[in-house]
Amino acid sequence: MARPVEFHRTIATQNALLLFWRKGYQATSLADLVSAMGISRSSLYAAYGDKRGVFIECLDLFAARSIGILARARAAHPPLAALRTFFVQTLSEEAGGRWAWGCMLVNTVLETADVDEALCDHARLRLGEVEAAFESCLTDTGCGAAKAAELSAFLMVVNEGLRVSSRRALPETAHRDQIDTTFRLLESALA
Amino acid sequence: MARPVEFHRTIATQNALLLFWRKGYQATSLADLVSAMGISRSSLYAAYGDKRGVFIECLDLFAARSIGILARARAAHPPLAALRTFFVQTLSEEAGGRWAWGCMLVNTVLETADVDEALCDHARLRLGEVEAAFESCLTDTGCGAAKAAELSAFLMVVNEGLRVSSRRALPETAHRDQIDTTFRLLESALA
DNA sequence: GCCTTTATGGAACGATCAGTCCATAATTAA
DNA sequence: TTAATTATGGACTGATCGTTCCATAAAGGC
Repeated sequence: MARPVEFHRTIATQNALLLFWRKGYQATSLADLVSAMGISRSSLYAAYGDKRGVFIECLDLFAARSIGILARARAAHPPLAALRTFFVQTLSEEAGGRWAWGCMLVNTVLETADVDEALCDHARLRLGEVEAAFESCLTDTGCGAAKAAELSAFLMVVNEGLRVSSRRALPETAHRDQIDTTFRLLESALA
Repeated sequence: MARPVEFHRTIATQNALLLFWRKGYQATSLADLVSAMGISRSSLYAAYGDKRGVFIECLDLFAARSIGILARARAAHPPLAALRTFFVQTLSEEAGGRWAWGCMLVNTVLETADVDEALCDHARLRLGEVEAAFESCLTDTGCGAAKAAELSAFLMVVNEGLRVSSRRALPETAHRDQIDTTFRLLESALA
């Protein structure tokens, strides 16, 4: 019927994600973007609408990926160990030094707050879904709904802090120590 | 000898700070900046060098302000209560809704990491000074140097998390609850 | 072969960016 | 008053931004 699309949308989106995650929305130019995605400007606008469209798809992909990592950890470990595994994996075992890029949702909330409320709200929504996954995990420890709600809010604060911390160029041991301290306090709160 | 400067540098810098703090570095245009500062482009370039020069002075002013707030709290309260006062003041009592702008140093670290390393390093340095102020405060509780080091690192993680959280448009009670949970856990770690 | 349809590469567009330049204003020293 | 010096407002500059447009390429149906 007509000429077929010559690129894989999923692969292109993943490549865009790597760039947006590291550089943020504003600092990523369209020239850099199409170069990283391996497609032309025309194809990008035909497939995603505009730069913002690509970015939103990357946000959703990042959120799904994060929740997926926690879900897999949960299938293999008890609730609290699963949470710890999630932090260790995303903060020290992420390939290619990506652990030092922080969390794309956190990065986006800070970059777009008071600048682009619609984009910020989208990132806020996805971050809320991650927090809900934390809460569901804590509920499974049998600590009670009220405590699970309180501690998941606290755990999300620590999560956000750890993502900021991962971009501070601290000594290698710092992040593992921070995770250890966090879970020591968390376990004492659950006991 | 010659025509005198017509603006107060300190006041102009403070006005620039309010804009950079809320919008970040990239999203603040020079047009917005000179308008907020109440000076002309020429005066800005003569007095600060360039946009980055204004920003760096704002970073330094913000850091000094933060450390000053903690120092005043410390003069009026015992160490742990002083830390709590610092969090409560900057996260709920800051005038004009500024508590919802987060921490300019944290905002800057995330915005400029992997984009402008020199600017990022400057923000990282100042953030380290705030962390040192935390540590000095914790040392005063008599908990021992090792524990003060560990807990100040943890407290900085929570601090960073709270600043992110403050930009998430959560219900009003959330931040106070997060502070309460934090200090409950911190007190149990010190006991 | 030809027609229709869609995808692609690249030129071009207007807007906006940070930064520069210059004529003029405002001041002091002589 | 005049000369010297610095501050200021505003026009201007070249670069870069996201986006659009168009000629051409690549496919299937006839």
